[in-house]
Amino acid sequence: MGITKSEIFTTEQNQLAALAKTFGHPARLAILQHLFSIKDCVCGDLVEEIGLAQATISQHLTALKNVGLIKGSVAGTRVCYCIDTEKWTEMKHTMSAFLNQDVNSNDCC
Amino acid sequence: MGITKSEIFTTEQNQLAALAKTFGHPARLAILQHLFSIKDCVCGDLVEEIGLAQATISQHLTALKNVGLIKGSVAGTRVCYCIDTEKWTEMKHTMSAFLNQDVNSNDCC
DNA sequence: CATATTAATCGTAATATTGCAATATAACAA
DNA sequence: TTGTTATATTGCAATATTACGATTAATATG
Repeated sequence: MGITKSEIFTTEQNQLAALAKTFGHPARLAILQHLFSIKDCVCGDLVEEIGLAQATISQHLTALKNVGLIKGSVAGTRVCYCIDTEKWTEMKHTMSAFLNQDVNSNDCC
Repeated sequence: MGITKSEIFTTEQNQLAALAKTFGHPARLAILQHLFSIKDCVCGDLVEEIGLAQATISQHLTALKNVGLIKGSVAGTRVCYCIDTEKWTEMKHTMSAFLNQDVNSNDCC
């Protein structure tokens, strides 16, 4: 079918899945890494940096914006993007909680 | 097109994306959480537990196996699954390295 | 004003994912 | 052997994702 049965899962599961899904594409990882590596925010040169078409980069940026990891501000004809550090920290806690749930390691197989 | 241009990204980016993608579905998160919550390994009752068809659960289990997060062992007619704790720890380090890269927080927009 | 620049959106094609019914496979039980 | 149970695989339909060219909208600049 191609459609996830979200209604049978918890809100937490659906939200975490949506977050992880956003990380599930190398272009979006590359964008985030670039935003971290430079000291300033990025205004426009992501297309040359990553190597995908402008429309494609724009789509990936929208995906990142939708989960709140980045924010953009208009600066003339350009738009500047940077990590939303508050959301990033929040997200890091959510992810860590999931990754560190292995209190009872049950390596039995 | 629907096909990711993996060749323009690094191996690290592609691998991390593949890992994140696996977490990008609530059913797979639910399976992992269930494997953590019980002390023993799961033999079969995942279908009732999650609420998807047997064929669908089997597919999700295969996806989790493919990235190495879980392992299964045959026990008669049944197959028992559990977290591969070694791989899980390894994965946790990879994810953490990515999540904690915010040394220079550049919240400038 | 006209034109250039930048980024978002639209439309579309190719491929991937999700989900399930049906079937296959494998191990056990009688 | 026959039947039962548990899981994997196959085939398919519906939907999602990725990517890009073309267009649009907004702001600069001449």
